[in-house]
Amino acid sequence: MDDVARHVGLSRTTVSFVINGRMDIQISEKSRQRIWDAVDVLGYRPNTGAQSLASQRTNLIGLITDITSSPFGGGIIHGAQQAAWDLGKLMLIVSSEGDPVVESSALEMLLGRRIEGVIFATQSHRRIELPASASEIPTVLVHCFDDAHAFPSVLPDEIAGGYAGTRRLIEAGHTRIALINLDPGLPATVGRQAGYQSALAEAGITIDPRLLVTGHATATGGFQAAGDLLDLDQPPTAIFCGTDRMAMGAYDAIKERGLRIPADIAVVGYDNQEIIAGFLRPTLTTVALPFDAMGAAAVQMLADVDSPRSQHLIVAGPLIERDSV
Amino acid sequence: MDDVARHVGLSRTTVSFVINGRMDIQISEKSRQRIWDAVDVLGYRPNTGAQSLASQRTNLIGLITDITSSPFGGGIIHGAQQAAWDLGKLMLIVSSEGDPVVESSALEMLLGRRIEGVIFATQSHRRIELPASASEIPTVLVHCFDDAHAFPSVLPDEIAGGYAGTRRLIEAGHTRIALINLDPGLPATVGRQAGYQSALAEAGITIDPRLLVTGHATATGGFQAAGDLLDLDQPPTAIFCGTDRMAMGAYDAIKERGLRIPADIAVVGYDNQEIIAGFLRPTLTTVALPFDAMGAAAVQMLADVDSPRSQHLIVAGPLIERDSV
DNA sequence: TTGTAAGCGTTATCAT
DNA sequence: ATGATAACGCTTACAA
Repeated sequence: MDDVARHVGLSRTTVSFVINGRMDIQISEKSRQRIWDAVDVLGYRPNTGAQSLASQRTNLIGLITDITSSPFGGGIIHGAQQAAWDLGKLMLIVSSEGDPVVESSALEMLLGRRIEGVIFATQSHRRIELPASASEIPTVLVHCFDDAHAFPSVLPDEIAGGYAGTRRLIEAGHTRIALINLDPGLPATVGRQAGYQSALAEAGITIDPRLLVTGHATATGGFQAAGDLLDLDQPPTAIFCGTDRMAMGAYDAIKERGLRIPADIAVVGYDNQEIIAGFLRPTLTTVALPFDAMGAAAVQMLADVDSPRSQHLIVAGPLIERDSV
Repeated sequence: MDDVARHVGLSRTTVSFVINGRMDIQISEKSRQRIWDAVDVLGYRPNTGAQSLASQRTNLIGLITDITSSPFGGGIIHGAQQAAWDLGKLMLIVSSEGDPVVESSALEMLLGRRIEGVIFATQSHRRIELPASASEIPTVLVHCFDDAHAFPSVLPDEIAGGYAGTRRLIEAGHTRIALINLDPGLPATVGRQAGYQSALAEAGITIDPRLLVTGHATATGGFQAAGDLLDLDQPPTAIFCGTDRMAMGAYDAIKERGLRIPADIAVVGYDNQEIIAGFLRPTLTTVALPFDAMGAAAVQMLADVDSPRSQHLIVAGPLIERDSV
């Protein structure tokens, strides 16, 4: 910066003002131009680290997550990344593998870098143990929550998701709609079932408890659960699966019985794992988890720490319509 | 740091030496201990940015990639992340969406942060246009290459992959082995075919050109290509698919004809997309792309800039054995 | 409209 | 074995 100042015969201060675009300070158009030219000629590139040191603003946001390894919800990284970029901030991403020890030392390292806020994001909707240092800076949880619900969080609207999937099937004329839910007790399980029930209730359809089953979130789980449902004396005409993987298994059970999708039986999945949903035959109608939006929302919340709009944000995922209904 | 020094009644210099664990400087065990205690008591945390400014080492590595949005190869981020962490370095990740303009400004921003090296990584094995500034710092390409092959790169061993998949089928006793390859001209297509042919040649199996077809890298593409193959008067007894998605389609074509996997026909995929390969029924034997290893290797190459072991690294992916052979 | 000078929190070179 | 002191590259009162 000294070189630039010397090159144009002005002070470092003036150069700094011009480079930072401080329009509140009056500087002749001519000086501005000459400075930018010099910057160009000399190939000067401001040292962001030095700027941070002097200005006490690092424009750095930390993201500690267990999702880098998984095909699930890379969207969170993506959404957060984008939002941060738009705000002129950079994300420091550390993959914790879900290990609290790593999470703690990761945060320690990030605090050393003077991040201005941190996001903890998880692959599955679950409880998380936060390192003590988290209380030192603005923290937002994505797809997870702490014991005390003390930290701001961004969560998917499981109820709305359960409702949307069920509603779609009702609209298609189905009345015997089964739900193959995830393992009991999970927030996702509870929420989606509530949505399912409210959609049925709203449509005046009485709930047949035999149509409400649970299974493991795998293709095999879906295969078995769907098989059982189809072998009922009064089988369902539509199946809402807790995950796309389960739907994948359900497809097999259905095809094995010579039934056709969606003519004989409709299927809706959950997760919108494009790789499954988009390539199953027929393609799968499914409820998306709003990963991108959640990541972006988290960054926004950090940016708005001074004027927080809400402490706990619930984001609904859209129903992605394909060919299985 | 001044506070710590004052607290123990020593100079800032001494504190700095102790904190950086400089054993080349003689400092009494007693002083060391007192300093660490003071650090603890005062909750002192060194400012990494200030350290970087003074030491001229940022320990920052940039990663510019188009894969954050995709379920593909999040492994690159993961592997690179891990390797960097082990070296005490942090990754600055920017998602470029594959847009050269974004890539260029991303690099510009990262250079402002004084990264010590940059990695460009892509989702698919392809050519890439590098920003001019890339020549200013150590650069490594992962899963991609520049026109002039001027930059160090880490690439998957497509030939070994083609060989491994084919070899597995030969070992299972197959002699009529079809290859549904990707679109012609891609590096992956060329390499895998070479591997396929060399495995067959090695086993003394003459190559039947009718068994060598190409298709789009989708389930539909695989479905059609597999269908055509199965309708040949002398159909193959094994199919090696260019992607797991294609294998997914091939499964459908096979099942549609009442054939059983692997009893009647064996299938091998490529990519090891766990979400497909692990959950197809039967689970899919497939060649993995070594994303994790490639990401880690790239970081290693940057760390070894002074004593580069090799300019272009080829990493083989393992054959993941499941139940389709 | 521009310049002076005091930080920002470290490291590193010399002395002592 | 420890301490002054000058960088590192920038921002920002305050003066002029």
